Amino acid sequence: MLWNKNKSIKIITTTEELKELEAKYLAAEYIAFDTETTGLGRFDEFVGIGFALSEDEAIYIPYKIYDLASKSLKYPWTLEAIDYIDAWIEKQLTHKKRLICHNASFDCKAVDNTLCFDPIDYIYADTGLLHHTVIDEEPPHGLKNLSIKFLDESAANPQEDLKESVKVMGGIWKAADKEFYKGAYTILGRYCCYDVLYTFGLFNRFMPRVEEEQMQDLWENEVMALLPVTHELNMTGIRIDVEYFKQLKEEMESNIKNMEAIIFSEIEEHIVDYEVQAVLDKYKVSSRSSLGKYLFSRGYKGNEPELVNFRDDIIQWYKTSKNQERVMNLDSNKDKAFILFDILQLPCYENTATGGRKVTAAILKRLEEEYAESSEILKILMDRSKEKKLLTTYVVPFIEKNIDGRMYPSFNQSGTTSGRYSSNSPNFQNIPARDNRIKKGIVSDDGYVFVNADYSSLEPRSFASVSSETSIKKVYTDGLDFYSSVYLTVMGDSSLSADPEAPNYLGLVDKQLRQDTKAWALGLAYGMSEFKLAKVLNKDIEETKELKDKYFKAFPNLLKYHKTCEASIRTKGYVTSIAGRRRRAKLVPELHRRGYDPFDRKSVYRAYSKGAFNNYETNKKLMSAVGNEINNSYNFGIQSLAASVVNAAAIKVKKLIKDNDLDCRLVLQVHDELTLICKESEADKASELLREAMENNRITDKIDVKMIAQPLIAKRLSEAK
DNA sequence: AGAGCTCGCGCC
DNA sequence: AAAGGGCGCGAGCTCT
Repeated sequence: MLWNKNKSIKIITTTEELKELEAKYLAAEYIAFDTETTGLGRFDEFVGIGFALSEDEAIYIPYKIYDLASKSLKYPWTLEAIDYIDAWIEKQLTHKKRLICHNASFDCKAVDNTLCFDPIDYIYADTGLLHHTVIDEEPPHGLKNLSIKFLDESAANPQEDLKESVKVMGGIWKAADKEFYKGAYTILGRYCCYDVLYTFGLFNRFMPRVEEEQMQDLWENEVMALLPVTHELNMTGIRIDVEYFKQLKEEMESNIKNMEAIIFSEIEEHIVDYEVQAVLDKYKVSSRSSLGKYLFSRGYKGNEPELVNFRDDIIQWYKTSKNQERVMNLDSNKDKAFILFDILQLPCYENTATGGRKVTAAILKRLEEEYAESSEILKILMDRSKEKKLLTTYVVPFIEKNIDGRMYPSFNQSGTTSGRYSSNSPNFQNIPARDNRIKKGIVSDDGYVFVNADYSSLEPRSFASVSSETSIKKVYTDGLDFYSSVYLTVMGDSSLSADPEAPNYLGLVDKQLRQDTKAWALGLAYGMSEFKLAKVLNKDIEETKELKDKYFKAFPNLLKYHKTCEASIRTKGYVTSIAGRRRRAKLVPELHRRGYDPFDRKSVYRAYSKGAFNNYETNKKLMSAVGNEINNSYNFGIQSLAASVVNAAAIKVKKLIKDNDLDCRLVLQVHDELTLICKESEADKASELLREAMENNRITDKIDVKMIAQPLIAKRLSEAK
């Protein structure tokens, strides 16, 4: 409990106490704050708020208190007191750009929901983003984890106390659902005070690193500049056509039902024994269970092995049982494997890591091609899975979780190692692109339209820049096709052209060859092995080895880039993108420090066999982890650069919208795509600004390959691409 | 029941 | 012997 010494925490009970502290808090160069809320949702309010002046001194203002008798939240204040407190909080949170917060978007949202002002522009530093940027890009970035790691081994204790209190008050405390606000206000307040103290503590540890590591530009101009964008994405939400989705739900359920009927009619006669066994697994055969009672009435003596004689009785019971449902579960890979390999007698080519018989779309596809007599059922199995996944991931949650016809996906700025956003609840970044049914139901508000633009070939263009290969950059100055050009350059083939307009264009002359090139044009740059390549191209390993050699001979600067990445993780322990973002490696630098060569398999094996890395169960796992780090280092400079391009575009477009006083907000980001919603009459202007921001910004200025984006205007997301 | 895992698959 | 990268999520499954 060392860290806890000399900490001053105070639960405010009178406005006089606040009055006394006002000047002191206003005078502070930085203050940390944290809210305790009724939940994690878009419209949840805070029940209390904590402030810290330093990592030693904090206060908590209980704003509302959970009353056990009435099971509701109540103000412990007079109306005058509430006015005073509201004003006090607003003064502190909008005084200067000096606020420190852990996951600021969340707390600013709670403040806005409760007090109708949003302090996001006053955030000086977000300690979660600080950790992600200057300490370690790998999660967890949560306050509790970081506090334990960097400040106080007992940082989990205040939460343990709170947990007890919440339970005593009859509140829920589960992994994904914790009713913090039901805890006694003194305990909740103490917990909150510790959180703000920890936040300040992390700030004190992390902030100096920005300068020490010379990451000011990335920190100020990308990470913190992006925070208001993140917040706007999280606050705005997006309208959905609920009636459309209700109809789609009916349609999909009917589709699924029909597909299942066909599948079961094909296999019905073969699954009886399987289902009997499943019934026995699922329902107990005891003298008191209904299955047991039935079987005993049919003469069963209670000896397990003789159950086999009661096969028909079990079927009979099951057919008349109230619980009757299909035991064969088409969502289960185990059951799917049973259908494919036991009933249909198809060959099993591959196993899962845990020894199960692997069933994937690719395997189904291969079997479909090779076994015509089973092709119908295989196709239906695939289609059913897709339909079910879409139904349960989007359609049902859209219907059940929309708030007044809107969804509020959450965007996480520290969700990836590369600086991309991640999205969840639900994930708006993996809505099907080809099957347009989901996007069709995502609509703009009345009088507003979507303005949507994605980059043309963002990642290949980033790759072209990072590779320093003139032949690849040429693709984007001469309007060539990327894959055709890579193929022809690697093969040294000058008889064909990469120009889509030319009569001897590769994509025209040999479409398949161009298609195959997609498998390796970027893959090899990201460290793909000959082995994997042989597998995807269905070629022998010698042939793919030759291809790989040719590839790096044709692109010597790319090879140099790989060598630079390797040297960087070996000696510095990280790679850096053009935008200044870092990805740290752990194993490679450690091997190097201990005198092993991380790029020599034998040397890594020696390290393993000497017991230096016995936290890895096998040498294979160690090798795989080292290989992963190396490949990550190749990929990072490209993917992360692309991420920074989009981040810079989002920052710039938000500024342009403000400067031009448009009624327009950012609603979605999907890695190479930005979506605005704007007043219909201003859509042309917004398009112009979006294009400008995407094509010319802080990061594109640093790249010698032109970036292209073409905005589209539409009322439904499906029409905006 | 709940937590945490694997698997498979959607997007970039 | 065998490693392209970055995600989130639903469902099954296993352990508790």
